[in-house]
Amino acid sequence: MPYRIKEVADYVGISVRTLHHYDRAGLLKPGSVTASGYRLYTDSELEKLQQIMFFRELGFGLRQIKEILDSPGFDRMQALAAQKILLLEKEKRLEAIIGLVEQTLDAVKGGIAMNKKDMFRAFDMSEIEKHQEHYTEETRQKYGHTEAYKESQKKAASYKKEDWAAISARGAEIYQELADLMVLSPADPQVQQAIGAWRQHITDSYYNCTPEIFRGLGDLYVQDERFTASIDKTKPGLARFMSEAMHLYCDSIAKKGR
Amino acid sequence: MPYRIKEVADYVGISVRTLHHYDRAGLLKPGSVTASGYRLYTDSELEKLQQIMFFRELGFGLRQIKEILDSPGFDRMQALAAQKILLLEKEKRLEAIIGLVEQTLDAVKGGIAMNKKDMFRAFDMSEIEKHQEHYTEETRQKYGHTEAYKESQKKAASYKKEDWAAISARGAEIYQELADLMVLSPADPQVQQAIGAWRQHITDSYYNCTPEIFRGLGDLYVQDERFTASIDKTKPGLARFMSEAMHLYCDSIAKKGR
DNA sequence: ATTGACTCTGACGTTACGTCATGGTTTATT
DNA sequence: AATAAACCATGACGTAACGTCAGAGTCAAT
Repeated sequence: MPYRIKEVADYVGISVRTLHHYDRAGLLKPGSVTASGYRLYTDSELEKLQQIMFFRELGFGLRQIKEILDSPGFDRMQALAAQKILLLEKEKRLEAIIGLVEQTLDAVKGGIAMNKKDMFRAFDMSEIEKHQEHYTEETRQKYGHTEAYKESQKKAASYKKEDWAAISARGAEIYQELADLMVLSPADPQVQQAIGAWRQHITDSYYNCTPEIFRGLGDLYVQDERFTASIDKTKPGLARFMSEAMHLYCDSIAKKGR
Repeated sequence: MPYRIKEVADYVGISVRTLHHYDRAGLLKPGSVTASGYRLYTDSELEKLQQIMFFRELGFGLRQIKEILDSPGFDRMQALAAQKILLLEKEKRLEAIIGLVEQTLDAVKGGIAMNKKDMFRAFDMSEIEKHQEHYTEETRQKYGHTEAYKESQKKAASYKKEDWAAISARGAEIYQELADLMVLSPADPQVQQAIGAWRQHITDSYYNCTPEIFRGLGDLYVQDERFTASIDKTKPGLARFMSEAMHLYCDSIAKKGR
């Protein structure tokens, strides 16, 4: 079941040296080591290695990748979603460059000079870098920000790997449900019920989410662009929609309480 | 009209240091230098810089790029065509990786494990590297190989830039014509006529292509994989088709001569 | 018992720049 | 005309992500 280093290297298409390097960098340590010092990798490490490959493909530095993967709230699904967006962004750039080559070919064929302004625009990376920065900053700042999040961090530390998958899957489920309900008013009973499920999910998975905290969280969704961007990935405008719905939800709880 | 180094850097989106680096590496020297040592670049250098950017985008090393650009028979049109092919190859790879991300996302969502064989296949670069190697090797070996080619090299040195464009355009034209005729037999009069045009083109543009040399060239097309690959870029199988047609062509000339 | 394929840990090399440091040059402004 | 602000030049060292030995131990099979 455990693979030796060359098996992994051949399998993945990288060098043994690279795995040594990742080990020393703390990016990917072998699952175990034999008495004689041989590194042994398991499927779990292969999975992590795949994540690393995705990030590397996107031009992330090993340092950054380590930081992201080591982040306590690292969510594989969310990472994959972000990676997909970034890869599509990269494809867009590539296509622009291909278009530029074709344009240049035509210009050379026709013996005419190209418009200097267009000659290099396609090489621009700022769009991709923006997305990269966004994602890194998001995972970096996601935790240790508010009181509630500190609490969540502690609770989160106790979860096993399998739990995380279930939790984030449930989260994505609710996001999607709410995204589908965006055609309705935030006050609509269906929406309010989904919001209730959202609060329950937070309480179950992270921390006791009181109405006060929940209201503050709603504010955060529109005030902190990191949250806005993250939530709007499911569907643009979802963050604002949820924020309003959460406020109405808290209002109605307050009313009932009196 | 001439640009100073920072103007170029800002325009292209690279650093001044990079231009310094390219200068020292002999990859891109400024068109002129002021008395005080300031580098001055003109549109011609911008054009070359664009070529460099294309190659760099494709993962070519600076050494390799220099070798290609300095090659006596460097043909911008051909280079652009090759670059386009390589970029499309790169896009194919990217799309495979995007597909992999989606597949992985589904697997994580469904809570199932992925097929290990598929987990890394998309990262494979060998296809791209093959193309890269091919192109470099092609430009490297294209000249100075056979007697005829040595002759061609001399003749070619006298051409002006504009001539080159016309020559390779005419070459591409004949290739395309022959590719379209591949449904016919190599012995078909139409094919034989196109082959005659091809020999004429070589004689006009490069060297006096005797039937003997022409026959040898036909052999080269299938024996030397660099030629095969180069020709088959227009259409797979074209090299073999041309080789056969060229032999028949030379046979019929020999018969006539008697 | 030995061969061949693998593994380990250094340690230096490489590519394509980044990042100062130091000092001269141009251009704009006063 | 002086002076600041922006620009340029040449070293020279730093860095990221490995590549490439070297020297020595390990393992599986013959």
